[in-house]
Amino acid sequence: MTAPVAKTVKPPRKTGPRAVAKDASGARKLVKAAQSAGDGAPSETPKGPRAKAGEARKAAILKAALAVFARQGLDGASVEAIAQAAGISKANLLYYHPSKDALYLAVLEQGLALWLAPLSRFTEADDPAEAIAALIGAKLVLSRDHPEVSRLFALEMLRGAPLLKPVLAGPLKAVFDAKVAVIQAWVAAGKLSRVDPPHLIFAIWALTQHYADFAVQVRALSGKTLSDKAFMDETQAAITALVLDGARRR
Amino acid sequence: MTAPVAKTVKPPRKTGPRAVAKDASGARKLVKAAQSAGDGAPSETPKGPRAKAGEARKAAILKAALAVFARQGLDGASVEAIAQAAGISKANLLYYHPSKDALYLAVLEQGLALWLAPLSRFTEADDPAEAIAALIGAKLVLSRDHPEVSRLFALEMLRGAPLLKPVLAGPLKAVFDAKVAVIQAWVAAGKLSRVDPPHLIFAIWALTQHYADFAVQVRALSGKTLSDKAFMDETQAAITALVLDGARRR
DNA sequence: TCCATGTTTGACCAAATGGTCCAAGTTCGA
DNA sequence: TCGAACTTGGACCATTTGGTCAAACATGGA
Repeated sequence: MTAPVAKTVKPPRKTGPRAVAKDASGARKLVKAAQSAGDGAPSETPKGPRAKAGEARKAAILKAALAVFARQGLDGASVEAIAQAAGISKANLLYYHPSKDALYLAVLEQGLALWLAPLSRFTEADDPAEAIAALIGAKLVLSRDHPEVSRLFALEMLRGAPLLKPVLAGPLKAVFDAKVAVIQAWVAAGKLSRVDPPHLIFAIWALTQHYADFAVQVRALSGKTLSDKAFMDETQAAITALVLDGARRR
Repeated sequence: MTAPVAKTVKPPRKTGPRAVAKDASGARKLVKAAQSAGDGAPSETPKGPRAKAGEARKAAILKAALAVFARQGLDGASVEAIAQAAGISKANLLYYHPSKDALYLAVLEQGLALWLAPLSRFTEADDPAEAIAALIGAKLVLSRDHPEVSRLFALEMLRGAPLLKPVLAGPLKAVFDAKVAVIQAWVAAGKLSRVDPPHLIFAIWALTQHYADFAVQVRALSGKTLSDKAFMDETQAAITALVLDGARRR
């Protein structure tokens, strides 16, 4: 078990700014974060230099934490290791993020918008082939530029998504259903072959995320990484071609 | 760190049968296992009832370990938890498998053959469409019947494949290259469209494994699981159709 | 039947780890 | 300039956990 249960009622002595409640169901936080994922305005409160610096440090910690969590997993990562990666002491890290779990939640929350965004970008009015190609492109860019985010979510899925399940069942399902409808409409309008919409979406996710999540394997077998411009282009072309036209000779 | 380094030289007092050496590079073991993956004969030594029972118990432990490791990861799983899942005491588990790492290695080793098998099943002589469909089918069956194996390997990839890298670079790459050549030949012979062979293989892996690794998400969004016969068939059809013919209308 | 060999477990140990505390700096703003 | 509030980290604590050990318990074969 990660979080030891306090025998005695611990006095809420927390001093840190914005001590995140390690509420049993941080899941709720994630759902809210997902819902407001599109909103551009992050926060309106005017900040003094103190608060701003604090915010920056908090972000730096989050960045370090993402890197470590994405590689080692929640259990494999030690707070000490994350602190070290962030260049501060463990105690100091715990000053900004009240607990390892809270930190993990914050990291997840931070990646959520990025992770959910690409799907919400096409509508019935778009040209199917273009829209699909664009979705593939967007997800692939994400796999190249933020592979840790992809890995973190993959890790979370493999765990059974204890924290994410509500997000999946709520906000994500909403977008998903909407896009399924869009694809369905395309098919009905004869603009697309008789594909199965849900599976098409799964396919695009699987194909693109694979290059982040299984990067080691891709690298071991092909010798390349998405960071190689040529390989990136080649991959995007290959996936797009496959999804749009398949492998069978016409 | 998972394995505390013994300060004093610990006398090799191990009594358990077949104490697996927790050699720094258990990776070598995996490579050997992978190479002999095809061999049917498991072992020829005639066994007394004692040894046979031991073997059975060892296998039971492996099964329990697979289940736990695949969900919790190497670090998240406690030996105690695995022992409990296997219905024995921790000390007893450690009698059969000398250390957590050795157990993990054994689990990985056990899953390896299953994991590597499907790819090695097609040759240039086969009909491309049929061979590809068969590969998809085989991998999907694996995702349905042994999702834990898929998850375990996914977990390993996400960690950066510390143990598997040699397998990837060795035996797997060998098969991979061979199959790339086969696909290349098909393309050259005009039996297949101008696909990129490596990416086609990656695609098939990604598409099929997705349903095991991201099962929670698939379930949350579609409400179905591969265990549902109808969904299984539908999925297989969808993936096969996509890979062979794509989504674009002809 | 008897015991050598294999099996099982509770007790125990040391290291690692999440988290707390407090004393010693910093720094902003009045 | 001065102090109240914010930061920082070393020391410390309790729990978890991988692993050991010795003593009790089976059991198959002579």
